[in-house]
Order: sequence, then C-alpha cells, then structure tokens
Amino acid sequence: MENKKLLEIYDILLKHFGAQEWWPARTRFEVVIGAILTQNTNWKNVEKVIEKLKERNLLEPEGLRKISETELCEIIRPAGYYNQKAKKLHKFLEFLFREYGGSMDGIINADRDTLRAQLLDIWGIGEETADAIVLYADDKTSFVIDAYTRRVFTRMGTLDGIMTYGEIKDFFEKNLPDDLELYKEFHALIDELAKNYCTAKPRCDACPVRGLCARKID
DNA sequence: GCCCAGGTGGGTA
DNA sequence: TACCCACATGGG
Repeated sequence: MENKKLLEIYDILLKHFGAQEWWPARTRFEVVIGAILTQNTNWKNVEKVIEKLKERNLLEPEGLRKISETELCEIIRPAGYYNQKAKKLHKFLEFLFREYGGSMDGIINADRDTLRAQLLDIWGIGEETADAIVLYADDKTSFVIDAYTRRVFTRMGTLDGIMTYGEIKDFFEKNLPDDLELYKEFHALIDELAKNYCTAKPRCDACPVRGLCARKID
C-alpha cells in the first residue's frame, strides 16, 4: 500500500466519524495517567478512575506522589490490574521527579527520541504507552500502534500479522506526512473504526472503508 | 456465564 | 526469538 491509499483511508475516516480530538484529557499529566490506566482495559473503566482522582486533587504529580501505593490501589481499582498499575504510576512519577523536576513542562523541551527511550526504560511503559505519551502528552510525532491498528490493517491486507511493533510503526511513519495533528487524529480514527465496525463480529457491510478492505464480507 | 477491553513484564526453551 | 502466562475490573 502506498502513501496515497493510507491518506485516502484517513480522509474517509475523518469525513465519516468527524475529528476525534484525542487525547481526552485536560493536562499533559492526565494523558500519562490515562495511557497507563487504559493498558488492556476499556476506556470507560479508566474514566471512572480519572474522575475519582480529579475529585481528590490527585491529577497532578506532587499530590499523586504523596499517597501510598496501597491507597492508590484502592482508588484505581475499577481500571483493573490495580496492583501493577499503581506500581507503574509510581515508577513514572519517580522518573518525572528524577529527570524533569516533577513537571511535565520539562518534558516539552526534551528531544523526542531521547524521551521515548527514557520512557521505555521505565518499568510498566512499553512501546504503545511510550508512543501515546510522546504523541499526546509531549506533542511530538510518534505513531501509536495498538491492537486495533494491527487488526484493522491486517484485515485490510496491509499488514501480514507477523510484523513487529517497530515495523508497523515505521510503515505508517514512512507513508504519512510528518504532521502532528494527522498522527493524533489518525490513531483515534482507527480506534473508532475498529470499535464500531472491526470487532470480533465485524460489520463489514456498513464499514466506511469496505471498498479498500481485503477482508471478505460475510 | 462468557468474552473482551486503547498492554506489559517475566519465565521458559 | 517465540511462545505462554499473570495481571483484574466492568460492560455487553
């Protein structure tokens, strides 16, 4: 698939769903919290936790760092994997204070690739979460690959299913203009497409990009 | 009751 | 490298 087809898909999705304006968060720090909490978890469950954190004024680094991991577990319980995620949040905070003085503002001036490598060094932050943070919390172009992206483009015949995360990411980045808003919007639109039409029980007949998809319509 | 959801790390061969 | 598994809640 060349450049043109990828952009064609983007245009169709944008027209069909409208701008998604991801990430749904008020601050850069809130993006990070959401990115960690949503790992293999429905966003609806994450929203409940974000709301609880907001009520307790814990959506900022200083406050969140002060509470104990046991306390944090209790608050984030609805998002699942709470033991692991509480540890992950604390690991990120540890990093933020050690490297950037505890402020997300410090991260803005960091070099993109350096930041991505730093994030990947943190326990609990893998490639997708690192890319989501770089793209949505740091406003730098880094294409996010998630399970939806893999599924949609595998069914389209673009990806062969055995490609690594890095290979898929490279494919998108080489075939798309280096445009921040496009990166943010395209990832969000792919997720919207997958949620609505490309699930385990796909709705191919109504899919907005059915004409470009290799999958046999059942 | 069953399956899935905006993954990651650890262990084994 | 390539699998396999634990991690856990809430909604359809």
